[in-house]
Amino acid sequence: MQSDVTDALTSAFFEEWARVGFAALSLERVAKNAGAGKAALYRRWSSKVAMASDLLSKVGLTLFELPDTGSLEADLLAFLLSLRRVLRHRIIQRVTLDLLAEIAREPALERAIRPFQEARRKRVKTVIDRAIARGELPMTIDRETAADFMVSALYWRLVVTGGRSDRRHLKTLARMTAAAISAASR
Amino acid sequence: MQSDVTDALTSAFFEEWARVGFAALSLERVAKNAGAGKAALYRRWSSKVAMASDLLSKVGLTLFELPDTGSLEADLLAFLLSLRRVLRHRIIQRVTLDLLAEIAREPALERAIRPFQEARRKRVKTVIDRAIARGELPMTIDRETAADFMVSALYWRLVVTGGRSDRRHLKTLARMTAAAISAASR
DNA sequence: TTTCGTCGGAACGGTTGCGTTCCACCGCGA
DNA sequence: TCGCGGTGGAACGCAACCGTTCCGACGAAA
Repeated sequence: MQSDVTDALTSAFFEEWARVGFAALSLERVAKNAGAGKAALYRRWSSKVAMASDLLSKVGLTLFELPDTGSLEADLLAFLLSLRRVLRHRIIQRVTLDLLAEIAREPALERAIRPFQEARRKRVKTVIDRAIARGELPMTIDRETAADFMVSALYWRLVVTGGRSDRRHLKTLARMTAAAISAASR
Repeated sequence: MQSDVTDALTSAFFEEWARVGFAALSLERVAKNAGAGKAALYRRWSSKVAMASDLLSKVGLTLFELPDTGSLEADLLAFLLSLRRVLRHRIIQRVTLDLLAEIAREPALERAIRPFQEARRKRVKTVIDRAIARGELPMTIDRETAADFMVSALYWRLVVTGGRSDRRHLKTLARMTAAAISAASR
């Protein structure tokens, strides 16, 4: 099969997803907007959910490694910069919002994004473990809740409220998150 | 018009919304599940968006006043308890997720929930202002980002990840959030 | 040059929900 | 007792999209 057709269908799919939402997404329009026929689409994927699952699991969000900066706060800033790079994209914002709502009804989608969740979890865990190894954090820390803080504030600002995040905001965020995590021990 | 029919249609609407999502929501099914005819529904509302807007703006989320407890952390705990009461409901979780995605496409919905956003913002602002008045926080604090922290972690845990939040978690959250906010000044 | 697979495009029957209209029924106030 | 308005329910024509099938065109490999 011709890969340029596959690519056109792929990007049309996400454009359309961001525009009208997953439930209202029509494969007929996707094919049309890609300048392709429906046959070409159905030859590759059997249904909307199958197409979404396949594409989601293939999207190569190349995450750079986060080098050890020597302090929790600087590590957090690097992590937040990396997270912001992803969450700033308009299409990713829309698709993420839609995806979260859809996952509750379509378990196949959750399976498809599991690799991403695990990659994120691993990066989060790395930052915390480094801080513990440095002695900045006690081993008794509530890692789960600390992990929540590392993501939630930026997600809230960029995706939920649709707000902005400049470098100063990110620095404040890193400082506040470090303070919060330091208070997570019992 | 008979109010019991209106009530039946209202609760069927939200049930259906939580079950299939806003885009896939069919007014035909809503009427059927309410044990009503389509005519009764269309006599009250002219469309799906109109119905959602009207119902959302009428839902009486009676928020209790938050008494001054004497400290930022205790105020935060009271706020989080109040927020958890709302975010724990299954239907509210689903509808909220769906609503956030839909707002990007349907401005009328944003207008409908604006009163809630403002009520929440006011409560958040009150807690911070009290802490400033007490001298717990400097006046130079980044209120916007502090407000983000008050909501985002619990929202992330309960709504996004579908996790739980017991009393101990809430106490940890209050402690961490207080620490974060205290670090929000520049 | 022939062959073979994919291409874009059009059409198929079937399903679903839209918004509207009509119907017989029922309960309440005059 | 009558009349009227709201009721549940069925049906209407219309539009969109589903998943499938068929077509002639095109291009690369043999």
